[in-house]
Amino acid sequence: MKTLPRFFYERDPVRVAKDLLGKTLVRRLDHEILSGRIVETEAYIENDIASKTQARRKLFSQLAFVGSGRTFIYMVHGNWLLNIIAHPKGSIGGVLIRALEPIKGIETMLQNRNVKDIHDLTNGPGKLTEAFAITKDLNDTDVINRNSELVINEEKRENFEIGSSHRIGVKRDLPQELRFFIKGNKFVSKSS
DNA sequence: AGGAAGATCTACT
DNA sequence: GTAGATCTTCCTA
Repeated sequence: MKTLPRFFYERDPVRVAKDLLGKTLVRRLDHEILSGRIVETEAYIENDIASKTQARRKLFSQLAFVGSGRTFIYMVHGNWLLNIIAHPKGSIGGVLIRALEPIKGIETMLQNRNVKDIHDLTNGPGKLTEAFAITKDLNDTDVINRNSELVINEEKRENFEIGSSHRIGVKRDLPQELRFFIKGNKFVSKSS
């Protein structure tokens, strides 16, 4: 199992958001491995800075100073949101992981989430962080380093169609569609 | 002190 | 399916 190379993340966030679909997010716990297939992402790009509130703007501008291929985790409405920093050098941008398809450690995820339905485990940005026990502690984790507690593995090319839409919940979204998901996948977050 | 935030849960028409 | 309460952090006053 191989992690993606650094240069994979040093590209246009939109490209990275699309290319992350089908890859595997792996969480290493003390006695267990949790993993899931990425089925939904959103790109956040340099132009977002202009449309963000003061608070968001400040938070987001950090992306410029953090290296690509690292996590950027922040709290919204009581939920931790997992982003992967991704942008060409000198630019700003990141990819929000919005939904996963559970692969390994499902029992533990069910416990973490306190639900019974597998489809309710990781089909939302706040849900998957809870299932994977991801908190601020994992902020600035290098997902390229295979020793990290959180990594993203490359998978062999699959055949699936990529759907797109406007981003969810964004007050003043940009004109272009920046949300991407695997068409027909049951673990994509509900609203579309 | 107060409000707002790229969400989720619950309890209903 | 939809509305309303509630989640925790960080910002502005």
